[in-house]
Amino acid sequence: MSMKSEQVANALIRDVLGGRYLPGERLPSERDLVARFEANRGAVREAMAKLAQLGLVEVQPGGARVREREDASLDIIGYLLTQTDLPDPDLVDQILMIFNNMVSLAATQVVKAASDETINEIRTLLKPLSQADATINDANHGEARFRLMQHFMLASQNLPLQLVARTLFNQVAPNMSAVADYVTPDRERYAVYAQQLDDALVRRDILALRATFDAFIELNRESMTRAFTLAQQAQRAIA
Amino acid sequence: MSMKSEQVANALIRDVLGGRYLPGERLPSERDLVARFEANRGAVREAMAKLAQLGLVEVQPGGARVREREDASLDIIGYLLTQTDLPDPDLVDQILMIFNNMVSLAATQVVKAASDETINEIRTLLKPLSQADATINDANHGEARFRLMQHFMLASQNLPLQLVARTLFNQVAPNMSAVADYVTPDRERYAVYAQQLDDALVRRDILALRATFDAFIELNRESMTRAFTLAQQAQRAIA
DNA sequence: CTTCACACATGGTATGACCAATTTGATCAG
DNA sequence: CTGATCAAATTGGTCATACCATGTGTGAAG
Repeated sequence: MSMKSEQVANALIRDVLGGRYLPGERLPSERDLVARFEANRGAVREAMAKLAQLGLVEVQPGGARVREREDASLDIIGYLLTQTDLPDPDLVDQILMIFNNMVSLAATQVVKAASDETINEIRTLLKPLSQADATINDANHGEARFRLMQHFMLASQNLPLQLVARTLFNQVAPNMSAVADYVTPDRERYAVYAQQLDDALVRRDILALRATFDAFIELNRESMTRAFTLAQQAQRAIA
Repeated sequence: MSMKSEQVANALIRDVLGGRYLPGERLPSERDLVARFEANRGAVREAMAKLAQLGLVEVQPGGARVREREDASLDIIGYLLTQTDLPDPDLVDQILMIFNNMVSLAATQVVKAASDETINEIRTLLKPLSQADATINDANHGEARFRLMQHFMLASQNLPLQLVARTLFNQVAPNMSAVADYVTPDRERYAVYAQQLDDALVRRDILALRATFDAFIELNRESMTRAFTLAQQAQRAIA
């Protein structure tokens, strides 16, 4: 059971993102919302404060107005993904593209500046991915990839980079459970890239690293697209 | 004059980011904060809610605890920049690196998918930058670069990308006034890249585009590094 | 039709109270 | 002395009510 102010906030966020209140329009007054949600004005005010910080509304003495979608905070993405029962594949694709690019950036900085020790730590994480045979299952393969990316992020020593990546991840991850089951990584191709990545790390070759990462990203996208198709089919089978 | 809850929030954010309250520690109770800030508890609660949404604290019945820096929202960057009288150059550098990379990503998507008309619009914006002679002053040159990047972002049709870029920009921009005066763009080199960019756009050559953008980014970094050095010297001259 | 002043609605703040969950500290058993 | 246990104090979450300053809208005056 969550807090009342949270319930109110979520309902209002849903309304705004769903188009019930359009940009430029005025929201109902706090006192009206008190009546509608059967909550106290303090709770409603805290909810409105949350919407304001999300950049969804602009609240001033006289009334609260809905702002343009582009003025919103990055944190609305999570709510956008929960608007429908299955996350929007295009939106997920766009987010993953950015996320992977962040990891690629981190990797670039690691190759430029990290110590040999750090490089070797990462190479250790790379080993389980460079074996094409199915010594580990899909879940473990995914976890290995996650740990690899996470280590790149930490080793980059770049706080903004970490914040962007983590924010994006936190927005997407909780909403992907319905799709995650259908993700089946292509081990052989991952193994090839893992070996190329290892080679690029040893030689500290930035160009090779980025090229491999780009291919890595494309492979991730393919996996995700396939998983989405399967998830949608499963969804239809139920209905 | 700003709101009371806002003042309280800013003071608390400053305290947390400044290390007055360390991760894991407990914050003073809301009632104590009421006494310290001479505000009512509602205002203090709204301030605490803001800190909670920034990911700086975790508030539960029983008390509020400071969270780890890595758990914070992207929006803390703006506050980190205002902690000192002159923004941290390394932090700004890291942010700009991400920002420029976002624009580069947007440009890639534009080249992949945008209509010829959109491409031509961007080429129009590119023209004033491809002239090495000083027909426009520094401020206008900066504005032209800004409009170019903005157009790439809009044309990318990628909302998450826009949100990340805009968030980063909004965090940095208000804190760069002390440095902005010392930015002197190297028109000649910008002109070369602008022409290469134009060429890559016409041929829709993604690799050339990214290579040029990387050079572009490096040029931006050099400008900023130079500006920071000058700003620091000016600062010392005062003291 | 325009302009202006006034009443009304709205957000910002304040006070005080109660509940439920957590924390704290004293107490007790080993 | 140590650990577990339980009651009391503390704390966050909610509620009701009231007042103020500011913005809004409406109607009267020109």
